[in-house]
Amino acid sequence: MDQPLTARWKRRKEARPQEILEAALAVFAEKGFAATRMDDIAVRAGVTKGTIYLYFDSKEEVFKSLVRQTIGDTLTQIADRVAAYEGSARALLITVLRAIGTLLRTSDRVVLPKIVLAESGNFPELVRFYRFEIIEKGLGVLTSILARGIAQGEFRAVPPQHAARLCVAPLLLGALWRTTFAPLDPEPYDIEALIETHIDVLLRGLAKEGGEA
Amino acid sequence: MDQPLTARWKRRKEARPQEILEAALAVFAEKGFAATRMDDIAVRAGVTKGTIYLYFDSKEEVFKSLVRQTIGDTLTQIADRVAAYEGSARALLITVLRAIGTLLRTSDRVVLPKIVLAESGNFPELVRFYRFEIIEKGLGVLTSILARGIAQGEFRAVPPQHAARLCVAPLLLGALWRTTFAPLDPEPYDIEALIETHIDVLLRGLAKEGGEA
Amino acid sequence: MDQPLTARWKRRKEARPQEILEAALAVFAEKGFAATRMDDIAVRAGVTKGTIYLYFDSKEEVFKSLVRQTIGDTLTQIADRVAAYEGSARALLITVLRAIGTLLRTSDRVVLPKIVLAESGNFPELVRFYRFEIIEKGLGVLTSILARGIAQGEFRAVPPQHAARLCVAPLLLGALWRTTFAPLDPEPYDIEALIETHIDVLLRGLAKEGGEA
Amino acid sequence: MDQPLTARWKRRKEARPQEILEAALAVFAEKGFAATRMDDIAVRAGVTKGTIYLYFDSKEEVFKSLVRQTIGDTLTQIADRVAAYEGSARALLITVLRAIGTLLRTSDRVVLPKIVLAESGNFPELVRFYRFEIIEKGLGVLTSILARGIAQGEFRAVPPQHAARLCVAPLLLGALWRTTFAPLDPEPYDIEALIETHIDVLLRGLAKEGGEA
DNA sequence: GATGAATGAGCTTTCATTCAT
DNA sequence: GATGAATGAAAGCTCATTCAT
Repeated sequence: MDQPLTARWKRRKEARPQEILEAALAVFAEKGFAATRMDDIAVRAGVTKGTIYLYFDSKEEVFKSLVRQTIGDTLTQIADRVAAYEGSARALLITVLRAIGTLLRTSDRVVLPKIVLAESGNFPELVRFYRFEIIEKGLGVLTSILARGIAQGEFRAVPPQHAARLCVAPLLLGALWRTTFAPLDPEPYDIEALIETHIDVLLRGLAKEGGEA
Repeated sequence: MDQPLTARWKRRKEARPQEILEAALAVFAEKGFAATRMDDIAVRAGVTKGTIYLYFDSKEEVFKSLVRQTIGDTLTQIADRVAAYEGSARALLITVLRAIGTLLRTSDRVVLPKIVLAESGNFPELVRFYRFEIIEKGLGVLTSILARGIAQGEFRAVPPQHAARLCVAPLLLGALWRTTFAPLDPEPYDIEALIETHIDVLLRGLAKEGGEA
Repeated sequence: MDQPLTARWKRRKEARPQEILEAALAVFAEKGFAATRMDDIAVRAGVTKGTIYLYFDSKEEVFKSLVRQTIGDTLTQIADRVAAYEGSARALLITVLRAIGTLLRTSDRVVLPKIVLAESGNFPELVRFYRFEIIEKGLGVLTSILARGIAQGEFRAVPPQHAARLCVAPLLLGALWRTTFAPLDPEPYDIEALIETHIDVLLRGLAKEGGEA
Repeated sequence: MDQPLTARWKRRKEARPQEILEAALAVFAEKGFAATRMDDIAVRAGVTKGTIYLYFDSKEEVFKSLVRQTIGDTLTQIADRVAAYEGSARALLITVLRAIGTLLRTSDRVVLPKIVLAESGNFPELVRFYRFEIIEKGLGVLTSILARGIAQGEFRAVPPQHAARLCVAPLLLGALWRTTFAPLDPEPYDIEALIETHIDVLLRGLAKEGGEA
């Protein structure tokens, strides 16, 4: 009967960092990095300020942990699926865009890139991380799909490095919209429809003459 | 003490607020809102901290002035030109996208929306302003072009409120790229080419069957 | 869980306070009182912070224990030997100064008075202890030797309470030098030679005309 | 009539750092470095915490300024006088020791070395400064006097680097006594008499056979 | 109008101490 | 007896803001 007690404690200790990160995410999302006080995070996590410093060296480190943990996984999964995929580039592109779209519509995490963007002047290191880990990888996946589609004669010969950005741009806009303007909209803006329209227009725009007919 | 001093003061007096705003823009762009100190702005403007408070009530007010003054004019100009335009929606859309594109590639002002996004939680009022003054107006212009194109049989019947966002999304991405990641790129990323590719793909995607051929 | 653990615990139990004090001495010597963290002591003693509080009420109490235990014994021994001594005051003084000198050159303990001096404002009680237990006793020993020497016609009639301080001053200086400046010296300063010079000059200075010849 | 106002203000601005240093000296003397709070200094100086940071970068910098400003001057003056002196080494040595002695008996500044000693672990830089600027210079002066005396046949051939330390050791002890134990003494300890006894004993100890007679 | 010395609230961070396990 | 997670009271430092000059 004493096992459970120890177990609960241990579980708590291991759960703490995650609890803190979750609280931090919520507060960062609401106030941005600079305006967030360690006290805010602590209260939300149900601990005191000091406890945060048991697990993280500084406010900046809390933020970095949040960013690092958040995005890499999903992206890697998508990259793997893409690499394994056999079939039309068109169908694959649709699948990937919808997957990312769903993520953007549902995850709380999408506020983080916003903060990185905004306070980029204060986090050069984090900007590098984003640029070369997240974005490079993401654009790489899309570029490879596009290149495959061009090679297979499905797509027109558009420059892939630009086209890849065209693929994500509306998704990014959707994410920014949701996290910034959505609460103000008199009636909720339908991001899913935005993405479907994007897919429709984009694929037509990429298609070889008569390819989509 | 003597006349000349007073005269010089007077001459400067009217220019002061604008000088301060320009200095503030530079510093905000570099550091974000929270990390910008009034002292930074003052030094850059060649005045002392106290002087700023002669013209602005607070740091927040400096920022708001900057935002308010910045974008409205250009947008109104574009809206006017669009309203007066007669000719193909296609050509008009190209013109408008290139105009905005040029702006994004050259203006210092584009950092401001980034900051507004980032600190939206701290500036709800400013977010409203952006949402209903700037974005509403901008999307309105694009929506009207698209609607005209659809009505004239140039474009397919895509939902204009979504398509309008598709038009600006790559421009937004370009702006964010320039202000955030450009310094890190080993070779400069060609935003102009991005915009031209965007125009190419977008117009094909919008075009009625055989319309662009 | 099993017997051996308990046994080991018990064995350690009595040694713990001393282990902690030894660790504390090392850290206090290195960092001074205020800059020493309980964690530092704990780590060095191979226990956890909490354990220290099983044996000592506070950081201050750890320090006090250290001081109290440290010097009294040696001094008492010296005092006893002096009281029992029969022979020339001159030879006795040399013996005592060399004994203290050796102590200062070898013991880690000499940092403690330094800390007491430094933080005297924060430890009035400890200053009293030093003043009336350690110093009083030490000066008493020296004063008695000097008085005996004067009475026996070995020394000139110098005021003993001042001369006693003259006897220890160079030893004190040697201790401070070792614990403060020694690491910076390009070549090690020879404290033993200092003490021998001191003995030489001092005894000549004290000697009755023609006494030392 | 407006001149005085400006003048008073300006004088105030120029006086501030000195006022702060004086307050800091008092508090450091009372509590040591680590236990001194910036607030303590501020209150004593009649300003607020923030004001201190207008003139000094950090608490450490306040302390360093205090040390730097304090001792160098006096020492340089003494060194100059010694270099210019012509006459017996014996008389010169007496003059110098009395000069330093007077300083130690009257100046508030003598607590500073105590603090440097005590917190040497935390101020390696300051220890270097003391070691190579103050002590080196001080010992240099004394060594040169002693060497001159030996060359002129006034003093015995004692090793000057050790003998120089013997000259200052009782002065140092006097300073430590005054700043640490004096308040506890039932009747005030007569430091002047200590110094005179020191001069007496020392010079006899150094004197060539029959030299002092 | 302009200055800049002064303010003081508020922040991040540290660490002696406690106590459930 | 021992642990170590958690606490919370400071403390150093920053900076938007004020106001006497």
